[in-house]
Amino acid sequence: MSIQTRRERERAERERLIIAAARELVEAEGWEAVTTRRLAERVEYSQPVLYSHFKGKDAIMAAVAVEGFADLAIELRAARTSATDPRRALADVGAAYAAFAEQRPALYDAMFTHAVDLPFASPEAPAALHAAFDELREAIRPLAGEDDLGLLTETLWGGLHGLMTLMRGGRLRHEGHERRLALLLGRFSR
Amino acid sequence: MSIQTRRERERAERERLIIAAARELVEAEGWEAVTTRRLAERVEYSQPVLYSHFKGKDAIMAAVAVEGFADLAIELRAARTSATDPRRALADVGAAYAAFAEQRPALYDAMFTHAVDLPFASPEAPAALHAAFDELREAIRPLAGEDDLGLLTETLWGGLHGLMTLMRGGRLRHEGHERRLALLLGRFSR
DNA sequence: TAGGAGTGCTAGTGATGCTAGAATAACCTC
DNA sequence: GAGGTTATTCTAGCATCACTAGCACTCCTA
Repeated sequence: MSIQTRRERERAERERLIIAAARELVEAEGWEAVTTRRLAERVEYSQPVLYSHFKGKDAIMAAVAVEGFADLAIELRAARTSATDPRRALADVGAAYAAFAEQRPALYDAMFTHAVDLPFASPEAPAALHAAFDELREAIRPLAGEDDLGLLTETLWGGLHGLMTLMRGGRLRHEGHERRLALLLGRFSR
Repeated sequence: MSIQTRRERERAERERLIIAAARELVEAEGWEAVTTRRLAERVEYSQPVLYSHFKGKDAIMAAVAVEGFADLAIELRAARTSATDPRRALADVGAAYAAFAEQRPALYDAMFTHAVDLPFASPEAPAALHAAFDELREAIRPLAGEDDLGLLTETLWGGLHGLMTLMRGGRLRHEGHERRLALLLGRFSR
């Protein structure tokens, strides 16, 4: 029994190591640099070990993405709770979201562009994912009026996500970013 | 001279053939199915021929994307000009944009997610690209008020793009799509 | 008709995600 | 403690990817 638990503990530790290495690698060099070979070398195990922990590369990306959601939730919460006025809170949360996407582009991609095998709009979605979404919802709640809160949150989320991905993909100039953000949030602030 | 022009004509025709084949393939099976081998087989030439026309796979995707922009511009224009009321026109254009993204998901991806080597927010961007953007701008113009028209158009575009990509990536349920769209466009209609 | 320029193909490179089967290490029983 | 079984990890390789070097052929020119 004790040996079994120790093995499980070691396995869990190694799994954390893999995820951490993947995250380091991707944040430093982007997803195209994360190959199973490089990742295996980084954790000092052979490639097949990765597959004993994860179904495939996508699953590793998904695990990294879940960590990203936890981080995002923390940053959004900090932005929301440090503001007093509801409009200011929404503006700060929006800015925090944008900053997250800008400062961790590869992580953001894993969360919102790649890694389709994560359950999203369902109760089975990871808690961190719900937590991040909840922060957006609480930020918009005081300003929702008679609109459906869930749908309104999703719409706001879509707006933020669209602006960030278009900018990141080179479709929008960085110039004007602040003003676009202000325009978007202004439209959700009454 | 005549031989030269005939050769150029044949080259241009073959280039069109490659783009058309790529588009067919991608719309039928998605981008992961578009390999240089399959594409070469489809146009009945060997792989290296592709590289005598395009710098690489990305360039082929870019060419397909440009076709997509032309199509999108046509559909947006049809939606905009067939409505009389400005608010209705905006709603119709938004719906047309969403329908395009939903019905041609792989093409939409090439236009807005992949193919980074296309110039976008610059005068060198392909005419079709400007045309599509112009349609959005003209749709929102009567409702812009005192906001900067260009930035407002970009913000609206971001909202539409975000909703569609989140839904396509499984981040948002299809259920509620219409109402989210209405919420977004409503926020841009005063 | 002979020579030459240009065009397309065969074959191959290095890298990818992933896996089968050998080899090694760890554990339990006597 | 030694021997045998079980579990784990590695070596080596597969199929496929985008892309390219160099030969062979075709077609035009003179």
